[in-house]
Amino acid sequence: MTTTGPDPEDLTARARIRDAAMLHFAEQGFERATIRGIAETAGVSSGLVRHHFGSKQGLRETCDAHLAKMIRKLNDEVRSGQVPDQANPVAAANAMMGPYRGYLARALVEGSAEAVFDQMVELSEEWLAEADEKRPDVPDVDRKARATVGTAMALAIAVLHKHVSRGLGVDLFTPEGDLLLARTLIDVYSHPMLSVEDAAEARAALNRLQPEPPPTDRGARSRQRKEQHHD
Amino acid sequence: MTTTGPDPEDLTARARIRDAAMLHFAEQGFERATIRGIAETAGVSSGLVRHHFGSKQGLRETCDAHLAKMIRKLNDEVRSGQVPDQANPVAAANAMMGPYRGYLARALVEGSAEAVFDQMVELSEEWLAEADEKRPDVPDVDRKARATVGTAMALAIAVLHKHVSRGLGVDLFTPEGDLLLARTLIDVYSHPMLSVEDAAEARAALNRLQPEPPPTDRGARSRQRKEQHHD
DNA sequence: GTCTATATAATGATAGAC
DNA sequence: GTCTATCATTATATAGAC
Repeated sequence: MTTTGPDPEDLTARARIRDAAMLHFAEQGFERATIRGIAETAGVSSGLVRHHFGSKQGLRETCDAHLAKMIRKLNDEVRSGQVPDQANPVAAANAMMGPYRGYLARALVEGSAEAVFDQMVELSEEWLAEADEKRPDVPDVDRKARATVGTAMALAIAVLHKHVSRGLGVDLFTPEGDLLLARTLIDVYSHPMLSVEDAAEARAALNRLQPEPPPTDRGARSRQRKEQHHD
Repeated sequence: MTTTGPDPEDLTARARIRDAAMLHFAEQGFERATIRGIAETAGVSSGLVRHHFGSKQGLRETCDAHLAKMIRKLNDEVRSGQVPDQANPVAAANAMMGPYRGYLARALVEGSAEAVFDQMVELSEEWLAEADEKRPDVPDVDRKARATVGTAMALAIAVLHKHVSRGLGVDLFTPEGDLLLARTLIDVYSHPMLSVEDAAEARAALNRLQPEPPPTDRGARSRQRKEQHHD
């Protein structure tokens, strides 16, 4: 429960402002958040914010960079197997992302944090690369496309956490919420919404609408989808 | 392609303002959007906006109500089998939700539109009720929980459409985007991320952390999860 | 129903003192 | 590095004329 221990060399006023900004941006959004409010939370004057970050936009960019850095750090720790609670990856991810999850959700929706999303897609691609080898299935769509949709779905819980909490009946940030979410994700992720027959049928219906190169084309190696524009 | 034909009795200035507001709220968010800008798009003065809706918040609430109404209408049409393009449900949903998808995404993220989300969860529950009968699986989580997570995931594409478009390489609002998204969704939804073995293992690991009532408890009928609080 | 004009409040940005 | 004081802009809300 170290909440991703704050960097030792990071207790300066600048860091406090940045952390306060991420909090305010997360809870109120970029537009609604005010430099004055952020400064107050950080315990400094509004002028100092300007001194360190130049402008509100500059402050946002610093927050984005910090978020990307933290995501990278989290990913490295996961890959190194340093996750303290490997049994419940959801709880582990929540615990480590905790302080930044709100900002991540906001930033993604407001169009910022593109680098973070793309980075998560890349990680998802790496994960999919391993998973694809174990499956005889021949995917008819680009691996990156699947990684993108999968990433978006994985982020849905964070982005819509308020509504998900309401639907689940418990706050996602509580241990009970973590547990219920983990159980639910296990069920959903192991329980395909479409059977192979339904999928084949849906694909066939799609092909009837707009014939596509036959499924012999893997399309999983190089991701040049520009062939679709040759009509 | 009737874009959910605008109600005949709805071409009044009030409706134009509301539609313009949904557009502005969707593209710029509630805070950033201005009454003046909305009025200009609607071709009226800012004073008239105040006259009809009282305040910016009142305008937002009207938009939310209209969105809920449209979702209900869309759902009824889907249930009645009136969907023009049944072969590609994604494209169909996009086409009908098109004008409101952006607003829906914004409203959900900004905490509004709770009724819409809950409504979609209910629809998902109904859908799951049918699907559950065909599957011998005994879900160890509430149906509502699964419906909630499933709904959030389904909405993820709309909420993060900008990032998804970037990852897919095509704009989701174009026909090519619809097609690629449909193919990808078919693959993802028919391709479980967790094998039954992995799922069982993950569940077991979860139970080791916090023992839970044995899986003989269906928990799918009534949704009282308060039993979990008896520790 | 619709418009113009104004009041009031809040904000980001800035300049300069310590 | 940090603060206080101020400027200029902008937006909502309002009042009143047509």
